[in-house]
Amino acid sequence: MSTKTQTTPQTAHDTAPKSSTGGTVPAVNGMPTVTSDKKTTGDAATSTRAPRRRAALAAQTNWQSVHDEVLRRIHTRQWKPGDLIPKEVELAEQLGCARATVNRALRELATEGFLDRRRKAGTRVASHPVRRAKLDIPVIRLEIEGRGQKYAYGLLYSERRTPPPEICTNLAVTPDSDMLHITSLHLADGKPYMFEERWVSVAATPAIAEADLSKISANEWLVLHAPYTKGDISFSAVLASETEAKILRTHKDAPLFLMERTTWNGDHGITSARLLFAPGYRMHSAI
Amino acid sequence: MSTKTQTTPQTAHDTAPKSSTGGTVPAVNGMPTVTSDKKTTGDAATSTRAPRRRAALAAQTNWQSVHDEVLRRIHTRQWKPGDLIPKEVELAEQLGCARATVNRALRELATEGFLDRRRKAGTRVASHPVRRAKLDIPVIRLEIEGRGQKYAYGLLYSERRTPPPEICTNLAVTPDSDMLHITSLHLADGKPYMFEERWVSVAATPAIAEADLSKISANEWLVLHAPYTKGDISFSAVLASETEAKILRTHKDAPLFLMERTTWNGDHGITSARLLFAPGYRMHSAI
DNA sequence: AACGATAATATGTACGTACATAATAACTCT
DNA sequence: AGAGTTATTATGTACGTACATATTATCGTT
Repeated sequence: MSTKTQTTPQTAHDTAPKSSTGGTVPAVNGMPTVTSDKKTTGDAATSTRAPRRRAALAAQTNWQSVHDEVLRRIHTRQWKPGDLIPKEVELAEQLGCARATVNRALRELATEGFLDRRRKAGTRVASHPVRRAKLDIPVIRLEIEGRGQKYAYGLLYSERRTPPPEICTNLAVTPDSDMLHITSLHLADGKPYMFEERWVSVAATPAIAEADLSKISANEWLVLHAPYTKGDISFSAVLASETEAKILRTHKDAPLFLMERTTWNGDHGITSARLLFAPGYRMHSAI
Repeated sequence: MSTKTQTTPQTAHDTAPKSSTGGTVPAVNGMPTVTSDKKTTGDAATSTRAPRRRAALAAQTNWQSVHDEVLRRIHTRQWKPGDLIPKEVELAEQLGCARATVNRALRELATEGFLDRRRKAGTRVASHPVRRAKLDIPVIRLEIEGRGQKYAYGLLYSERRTPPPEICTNLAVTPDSDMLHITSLHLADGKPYMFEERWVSVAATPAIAEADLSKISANEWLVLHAPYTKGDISFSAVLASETEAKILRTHKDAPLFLMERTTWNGDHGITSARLLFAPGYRMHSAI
C-alpha cells in the first residue's frame, strides 16, 4: 500500500542502545534532566515505602514533558509515520520516569491522533494522522459576546403543532406528536447573525411549554434544562431563500453556512435545529 | 446572571449522607456492585502489599463505569449545571474504588466539557456545556474509500513561482519566496468531489520539489513527509465562480462548502490550501 | 503445511502513598 | 476594617506493584 517497505517490525531506536542504568537522560525539552539516582537499588520491601529521592528544586520529568519529547521526535522525523516506537518500559527508562507517566503521555498522544497503540503489537506513529479538529460549539450568545460584540435575540415565531415528515424521520417521533416549532433570530451588534428554525419535542421535554422563549433562546434553555446523551451535527452550504434572505437582511441566493443539529436523550429525540448563518460567517478551529 | 440562586457553595449530595463504611454501593450502571469487603481493616503495613480483595468474577468498578455513573447523574439532573459535585475522595468511597480511578473519570469528563474542575474549589457541572464536536479531518482519499466509493485524483496544474500577497500574509513568507502552486481535483466514483488549490513553501519543504504529485496528492505527500506543529482550519460557504463551476461540473453561483487550511512547523509556514467541495457536500460529526 | 493449544508480551488500568499546586479560608497585626 | 500572612483543602500527578487483556509468537500434533 504505502511506498515505505517495512517487512520486519523493527523498533525505531537510535538513541541509547541498551545502557540499562544510564546516568544522564536524553534532553527533554532541551533541559538535561540529570536524574542521578535512578533506580535506588531495590529496597522496596521496607515498611515505609522508600520514596524515589529527587533533587530539591530540579523539575522532575512529568508526563507533559514526555508528551512533548515524543511529539518532538515525531516532528523532527526521528520517528516517522508507521514506525514502531520503543515500548513503555524502555521509554520510561530512557526518560527517567515511571511507566505510568509514559503511559499517560502516550495515551494522550494517541487520542490526539499522533500515535496508534495496540496491546502486544506496540505503539507506532500514526501513518495517516487523522487530524482531530476540536470544534467548540458554544452557545451563540457566548460566541458573540466573546468577540466583544453586543448580543441580541428575537423570537420570531412560536407554535405548538404536529411535525412535518422530515422532522419525524430526524427525531424518530410519530407524525401526531406534540411539538414546539420555533423560529428566532440572533443578532450581533444589531446585525442579523444567525437565523434559527427549531423543533422541540414537548413529550420529551414538557417543561419547555412553560418557558419564556422570548427572553432566553430555546438553545440556551435546552442546554440548561434538557440534557442529552447523544447528538449529531452537520455543516453544509446552501442558497438563501426569499424569506431567509429577508430575515438575514441579505439577498436571495446568497451563499449561507448551514449547521444542522439533532439531539437525543437515550432513545427520545429532543430537538432538531437548522441554523443559518449570515453571509461571511466562518467557523474556525485550531488543529 | 443565571436565574438559579446559589449563594453558598453547597455540595449536591442526595445519596448516602455519611455512611462511612457503607456495605452496598449505589447502583453503577444499574448494576448493584456489592463490594462487600471495602476497607479491609488497615493492615497495610505488611511487607507483601495487601491487595484489595475482590470477588473472582465480579467486574470491579473501573474508571469507565465511574465516568458513566457521573454522566448518568448529570443527565438525570440529579446534578444540575453549576452544581458542586462531591469531592474525589467521597466519590471514591461511594463508588468503591481508589481516588485515582475517580480522578481519571472526572478528568475525562472535564475534557469532554461536562465538568469544570479547579483546585481547591472543587468540581462542578459545566453551566454552559461547550460541546466539543470532534471533527475527524481524514485524508480525502480515506474519506471517500471509507464510504465504499472509488477514489480518483487528478493533478490539474503545478507551477513553481512566487506567492500572491494573500498567501504571504497567511503563511508569513516573503513575496519573493520559492513556492509551489498546485491545483488538483479529487473524484468519488468518477464524479468531481473536491477541488483543491494549494500553495506549498519549497523553502520549508524542499523535498516536495522532487515528489511526483500526479500520483499522490499534495496533501497525502505532506502528511507523510512534512510534519507540522500547528494548524488552522476554517469553514464557510461561497458561490462557485465560472471556472470552479466548470471544474466541479456544476453551474456558476452554486453554493459550495469551502474548507481553508493552513499549517505551520514552528514558525515556518508550510502550506495553505483552499478546498472547495462539490454541491451537496455535508460534513458530519457526532457530538 | 495446516491447525490448534499454549506461552510470551506490550499495553491497559486499579490501587495506595506521597507530594505538588492552586486557590480559598482563617488568622494576625496594624 | 484592611492588608498581609499562614493554614487548609481539593485537585493534579508521580511512582511501584499487581493484575487484566488483547495479540502475537511458538510449539506440538496431525
